[in-house]
Amino acid sequence: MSAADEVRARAKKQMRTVILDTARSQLAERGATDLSVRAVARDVGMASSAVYRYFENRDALLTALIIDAYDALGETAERAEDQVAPDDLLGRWLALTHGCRDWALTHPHEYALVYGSPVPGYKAPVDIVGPASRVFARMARLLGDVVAAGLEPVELPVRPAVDAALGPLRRALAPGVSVDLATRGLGAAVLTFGTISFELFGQLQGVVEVDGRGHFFDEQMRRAALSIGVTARQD
Amino acid sequence: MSAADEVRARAKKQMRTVILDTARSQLAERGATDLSVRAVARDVGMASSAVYRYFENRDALLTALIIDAYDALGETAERAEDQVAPDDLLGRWLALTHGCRDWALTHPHEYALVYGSPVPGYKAPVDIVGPASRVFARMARLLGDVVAAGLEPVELPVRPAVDAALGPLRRALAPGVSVDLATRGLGAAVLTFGTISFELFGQLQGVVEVDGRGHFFDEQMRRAALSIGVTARQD
DNA sequence: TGTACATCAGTGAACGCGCGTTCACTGATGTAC
DNA sequence: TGTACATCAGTGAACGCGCGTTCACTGATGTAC
Repeated sequence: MSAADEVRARAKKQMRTVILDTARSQLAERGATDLSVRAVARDVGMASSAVYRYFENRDALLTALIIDAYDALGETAERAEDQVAPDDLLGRWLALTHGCRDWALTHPHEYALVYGSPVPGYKAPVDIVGPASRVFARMARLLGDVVAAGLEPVELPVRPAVDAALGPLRRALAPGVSVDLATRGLGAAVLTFGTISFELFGQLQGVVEVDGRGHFFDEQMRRAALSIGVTARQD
Repeated sequence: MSAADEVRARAKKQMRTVILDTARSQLAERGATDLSVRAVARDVGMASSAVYRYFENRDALLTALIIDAYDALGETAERAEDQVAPDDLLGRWLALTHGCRDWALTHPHEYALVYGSPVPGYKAPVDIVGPASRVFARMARLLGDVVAAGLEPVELPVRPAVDAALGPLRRALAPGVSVDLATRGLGAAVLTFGTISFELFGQLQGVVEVDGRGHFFDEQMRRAALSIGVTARQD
């Protein structure tokens, strides 16, 4: 690869970034279904046909945005958790989940892109599995830490059919995490994103006061923590 | 109003129904964003301009579909709960929530229309509040029955900020329902629709085995029941 | 150092499409005298 | 009973729009001899 090729490669990468940034800001303003190659090209200041040098088609652009969104959400949440002392399990759980909510509130359309109804006519490729699971991986680690600290809640019995259904999940968890704790953990994850989606998609209208929704989320997350054995630091 | 006027009025109502049914089946096939007045008119077998005799514009059509969806979901769930003996609180809760899930699985696009990301460019009018709350009203009634039966779980403390935030919710609940129980109840509702959305929107892929998702939902609902004091019948 | 050639980012016109909505109209039916 | 008129559901052409994607091209830059 010649020096010139390297310059070209770098320029290509930068141009891709510019296009993606523009697309992202259009997404933020108009939502996923209104995202169009032509509009993005207009905003970038190039012919719409030129975009096809960088993305094969509209779907490829959407896929890149989805991966970006998962990554941005994951990174925000991870960074928030990393600010907390490792042995403060409750603090970590709250930081992680509030990190998700904060990002969702500041990036509602991007959140809807990944946790809302699937974009019609768009079929997600497999590349998104990695970025998609970043937050879940952190929750899984927390469950492992609960077990390591001997904090598991009293086990509820789980029927064999549920046990079997949770096979894939358990393979992603630390060996010591019981089916019961796995069930509790997934419930906590559902509650986390369910609460965020309820807030963002309008289901809390007339139910929870607008300026108290942060407190409401916090309360639900504290209760979820309780149910998975995540407790405040014992000094 | 003359006899002829009545005939006309009835015909108008029937035509509205035909258009809505056609729109609903297009929604089921293509999703909300792809719903177009022209396509509906084509399927009905009339000029696209004729649709405007029955609906002011595309948004009015969408609004009617949303109200229909809420109503259909509500009615299915209500009917399921009504099959169960009134004093069997757990049976009622499971029937109600499974009713929601069953309807969602058979009407995924309609479910997405009401519980997914908001349709871009569409602003929901106030008319939908009534139908939207049918399932929540049933859950609220169940909470009241829990209190009436003296089954409330041990109360967790709730901070004043959360108490204040839940004002609107509490005004819709029976007077005896505590803030704590209201918090638990709303958590259970979030878990219900959160689990359904996770399943429908692809978040359970690689986490819960496809044919075990009914059991997984059931397990989560039984645990939610436990947390709101809903118990099996005591014979 | 100079020249012919290859590479490739970006252009702009074009294709064919479907959309929401308007509008002047037709033709059937019912009403009033 | 017969005729002029009103009502109104439905038609079809038209407006103006934006879209995704293709394609032959231009013109700058870098490469090989």
